Amino acid sequence: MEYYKQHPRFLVAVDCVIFGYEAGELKLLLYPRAFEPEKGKWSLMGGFVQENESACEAAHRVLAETTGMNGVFLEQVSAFSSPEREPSERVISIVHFALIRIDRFKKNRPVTASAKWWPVNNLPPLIFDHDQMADQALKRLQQKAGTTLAGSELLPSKFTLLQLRNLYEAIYQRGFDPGNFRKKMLSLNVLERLDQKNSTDSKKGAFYYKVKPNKAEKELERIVKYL
Amino acid sequence: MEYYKQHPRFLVAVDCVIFGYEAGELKLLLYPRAFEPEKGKWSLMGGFVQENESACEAAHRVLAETTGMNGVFLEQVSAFSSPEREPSERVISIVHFALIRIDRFKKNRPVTASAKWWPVNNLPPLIFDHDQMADQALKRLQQKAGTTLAGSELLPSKFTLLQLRNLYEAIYQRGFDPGNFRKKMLSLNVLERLDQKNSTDSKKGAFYYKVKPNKAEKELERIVKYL
DNA sequence: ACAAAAGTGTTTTCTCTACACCCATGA
DNA sequence: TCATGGGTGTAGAGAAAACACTTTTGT
Repeated sequence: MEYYKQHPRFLVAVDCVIFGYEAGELKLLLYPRAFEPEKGKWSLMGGFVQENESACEAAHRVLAETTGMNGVFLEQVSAFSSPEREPSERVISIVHFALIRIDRFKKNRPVTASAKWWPVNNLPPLIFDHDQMADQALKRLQQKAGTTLAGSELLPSKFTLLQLRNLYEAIYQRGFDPGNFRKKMLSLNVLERLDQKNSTDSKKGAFYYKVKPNKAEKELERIVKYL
Repeated sequence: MEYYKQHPRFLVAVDCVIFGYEAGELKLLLYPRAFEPEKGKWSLMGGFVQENESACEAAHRVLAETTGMNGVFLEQVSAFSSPEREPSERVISIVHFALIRIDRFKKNRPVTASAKWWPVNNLPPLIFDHDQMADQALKRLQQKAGTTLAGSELLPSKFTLLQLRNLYEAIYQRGFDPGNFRKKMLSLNVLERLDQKNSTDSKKGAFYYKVKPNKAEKELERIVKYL
């Protein structure tokens, strides 16, 4: 196909917006840029797509390399392709967002020795267009959490309704009525109550719940009114 | 930056899922593939991203080249990047969807001499992964039309509520109650009634409406319950 | 005793839906 | 006159929101 030959070829990257939840806050994993340009600013985890892999596979590889985690929840957000988005050389980046459990995150990797979790509502200056990437990813997460229990990817396998509500409040940056939230969530019929109770977060103790098998990815009617 | 040098470079394409509305049906503009492989199947309008343009700009250029139209509504859907998605050579494609008014579409262009509008619910076999692209684009259009009057991009500048309802029925492939649809649309406060009436579609005659200035792109509460 | 979260119930408001009904008019 | 779409009104179902209230237990 001579046809193809005449067209330019580009470096294609993946950038990962990695969400985690800790201490009642929704956080983002960033690492500091150690060299110019933009030295001192912070950056999303990224890497270049290779010959034998799709963007999705590349994102999983980057996740594995930088967090030590496999099988992470991952979804494509959008491609960023402005010719000037990186000053040194043109790179087209396909942005993904990932949800991980911070408690499972392995800190002792060389790549992430200097990485840091930042609260989404208080991010440091980011390089290039990474701030737009983070914005778009958060909107996608809000959309996702509005129709699935995507949030449960961010919590331990057993969690209380208080923890789940706090997570949703962190994702949507707003409060939810405790009673109404509980009733809504339970009415969706995707949570299973365990016999175990949590006694650390309250005096009375709250039952633990887990997501029912095969319900984690299920599209629900609507959990949160978004927009 | 020596760092960049070692990574592979890829052909990057844009493919456009071009929606139009005609004779009460939502349609897609396709053109027949004249050579192997996949000769005889139909294809989305596409082209390669050039050095000096973003994917969005490339899509606008493809739109202009193939339909003769500028300033078309265009939105990115997703990047398709599987290494095997095109058999002859690896191409990463960034899919966009476009909304155009078929009445403004110029047929007499060499590129589109053989192009054809196909009803979305009765598409011919498409090349490669173009059927998945079309599927995803339709879902995005449904989402878009659920929170904005995106649909109005597909209609003439003045339209009746019957025409608008028929369009929404075509987009969502379902019926809407005439009375309820009217009330819902009018309650959104984005339509302006004109003094003019349409007398061709009904005996009584129906008022024309237009989208109020600055309201076309506005995010609305929710027009259609999607999902 | 008190605070703080767990958990349940009630009331009010709002939206969606179905459907009845009259109007205007061309065939 | 009859069929067809234009346009308005209303009753009922169901969901969301606001909020009262009771339970439990560590401090």
